[in-house]
Amino acid sequence: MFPLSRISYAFAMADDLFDDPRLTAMGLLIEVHGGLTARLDPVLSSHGFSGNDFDVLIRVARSPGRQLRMTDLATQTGLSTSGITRVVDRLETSGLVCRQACAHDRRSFMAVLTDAGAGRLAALLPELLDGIERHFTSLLTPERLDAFLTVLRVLRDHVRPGAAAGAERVQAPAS
Amino acid sequence: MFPLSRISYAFAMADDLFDDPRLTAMGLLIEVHGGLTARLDPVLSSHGFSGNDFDVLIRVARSPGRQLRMTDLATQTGLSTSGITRVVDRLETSGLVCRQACAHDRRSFMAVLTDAGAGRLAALLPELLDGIERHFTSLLTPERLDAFLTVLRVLRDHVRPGAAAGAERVQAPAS
DNA sequence: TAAGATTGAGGTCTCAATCTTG
DNA sequence: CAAGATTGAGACCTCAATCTTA
Repeated sequence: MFPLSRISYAFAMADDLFDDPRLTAMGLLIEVHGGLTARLDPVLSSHGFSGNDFDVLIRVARSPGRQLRMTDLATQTGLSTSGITRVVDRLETSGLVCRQACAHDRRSFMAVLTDAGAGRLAALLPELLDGIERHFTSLLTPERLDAFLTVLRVLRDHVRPGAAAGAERVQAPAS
Repeated sequence: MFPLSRISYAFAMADDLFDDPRLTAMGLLIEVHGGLTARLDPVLSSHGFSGNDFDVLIRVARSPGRQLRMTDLATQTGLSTSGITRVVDRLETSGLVCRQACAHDRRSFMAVLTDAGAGRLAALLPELLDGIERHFTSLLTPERLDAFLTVLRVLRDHVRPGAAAGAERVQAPAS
């Protein structure tokens, strides 16, 4: 009932709350993501790219015909459509992608990878893959890495069910 | 030797490069992080916080004396010292932390959690913990979760060796 | 009316420069 | 001179509004 003891009591309760294992788990995931991207960002920026630049380029590069709708790009990357407009603006100014009107829907535009874009990606990738290997995959046994990736897929399928936006449309044109 | 066949050949080579399993692994980690934070952000913002706001508050709350140096806050969160200055500016304006001159080093300032800050954190946490559980920890068996967290710790210790900046100073004052 | 894309306004972060203290 | 913190300038992203097309 004394003020100090009430404060101590409140602090003890809060400590339990602030140290909850779920919070620790989430914090670990965030720290690993942040630490890993911090290691890889210098590789990207030494080639003149930001993380979002690379994300957009690699997703376009892996899409059928090396092209992807602006909207699908937004869904896949998690950026807003406005953000995608500006990223593609910069990449187009740099000559790494170009916009191409969509034949079937005149509202849509495709971001198309140029030869220059493919070249810049190819020039960057060996160094980036080496970085991923040194700071991530090589630190685990093949079995542990496999189990880790399996869990990541479970989580991704839950939190991002539409991760493949723009791909299934090509696989199954339906109409 | 015909132009078209050279193009196809170059594309086939690039496909292998663009689909490298290391890239897929890193992409999975990024997608899970992005998807999970996208699920939790609405919880934070409904309480008036950004991800960085919460990160700063929870780190201060878990530190001895509920206070942490600006520089250590920057190291722990991965933000620049400039960024920390501005986050703490906003939190101080909102009355959730306050700056306190450091007794032993007049260059330093401590960010101290206020009672109001602790209260706002405590009010937010149940909902946040529930979100983490629903979108992350409850999706895995205890064994799988354990193995997953073990791997995350391995990766964190590699990419962020100084993750506990500001804590060991208190643990071992040395001088 | 809804969907796709873009634009303007506003917020947050980083980099470089600056000031103070060790 | 180095470390800690802050400030101004610039880059990037989001939200809301707008325009065009389905």
